[in-house]
Amino acid sequence: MDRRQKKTREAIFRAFIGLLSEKHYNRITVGEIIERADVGRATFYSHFETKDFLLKELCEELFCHIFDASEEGGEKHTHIFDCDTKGSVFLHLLEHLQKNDNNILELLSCENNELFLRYFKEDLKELIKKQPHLLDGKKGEGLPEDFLVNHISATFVETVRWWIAGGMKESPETLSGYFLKVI
Amino acid sequence: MDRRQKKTREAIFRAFIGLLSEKHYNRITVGEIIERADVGRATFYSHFETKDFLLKELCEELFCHIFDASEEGGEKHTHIFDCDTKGSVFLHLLEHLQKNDNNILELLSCENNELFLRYFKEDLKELIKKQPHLLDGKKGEGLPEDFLVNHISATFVETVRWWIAGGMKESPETLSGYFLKVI
DNA sequence: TTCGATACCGAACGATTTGTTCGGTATAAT
DNA sequence: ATTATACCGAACAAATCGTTCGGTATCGAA
Repeated sequence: MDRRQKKTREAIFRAFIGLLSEKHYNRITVGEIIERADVGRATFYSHFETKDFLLKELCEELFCHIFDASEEGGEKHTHIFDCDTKGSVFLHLLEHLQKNDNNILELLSCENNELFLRYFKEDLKELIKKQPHLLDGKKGEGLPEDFLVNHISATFVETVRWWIAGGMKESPETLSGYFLKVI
Repeated sequence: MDRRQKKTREAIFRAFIGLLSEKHYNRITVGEIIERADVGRATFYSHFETKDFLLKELCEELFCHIFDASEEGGEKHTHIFDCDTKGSVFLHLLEHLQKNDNNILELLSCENNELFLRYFKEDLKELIKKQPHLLDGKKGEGLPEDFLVNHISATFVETVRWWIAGGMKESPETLSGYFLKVI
């Protein structure tokens, strides 16, 4: 990708993230974004069709990074999908969150967290679907599989939301424990 | 309240609900609302400071009605808080939803359901807090109470969301069963 | 280094939407 | 019947949106 495009794109993302942590999404204007990003109006619209698409692409970039973070630099730890213990996948995610990769915490804890948690949940669902053994404990109780997938991912998201709202006082291990207990 | 005020207020609510079921909240303009409600612009703003406040008041009215529905007409069934069996409170709520009081289903299943489910969850939390025995099963496991309250209300909301998204094929009894199993 | 391609700037534009104002009319409560 | 007030409707400035266009700067490839 052209170096100029990359710079512009990142400047817009940075500006947008900053604004999102300050005010509500609905009240953020394109004018504010381009001013803070120091980018021409036409340039913005050549990158993103609309503010909603900007948000969408930002989410994709952020969560794709979180969920794939383990893939790169293979020696640090095994890939997230290789974790075989039931809870370790989630513990892994929590640790990533705590490290605050890409300042994602700022977004998950700000006024606009609903926006991101929605995307987060969708990615989580995919993750859980790929790990059918996670549902083992609950199967055989007559619960539909998609109900369970939805329930587990929603519960994890809510656990994270609760964690962040409370100032993240608990360790990832403790929180993972809470999560597994209610699952 | 002045008869005129009441009419206007309800006309605005009706128009707003109709629009909410057709398009996304962010894309609804005050102009559309007052046109459909057949109400003057100044009139709208004398009733609601802003579109966001309109939404807020609508939610309060809807859920207040749902949560209090059992209170009126005492002979039909006992008050919701008097239900002593653990699940019956939720079964009760589900039945109310299925009866589609106030066309609330239209709103919970439309594109804007996030908006309403958020409010719904807040009211649910209050309900659950007032029924400490609901948490009995999970207590003593070292889980913080507010974590549990959040978890249970979130799970119920997600159960309802899943139900509606799937076309509400299950009976309230079945769904209540699902809910209780994962709790 | 050169050169064509393209990303950016920046100003301007019409079109929408917002929230407010104001004088006049209709309807309510007493 | 009278007073209060809710409503109308038109108009308003301000903000925002998404697009256009000619000129400039930067890029990548030859």
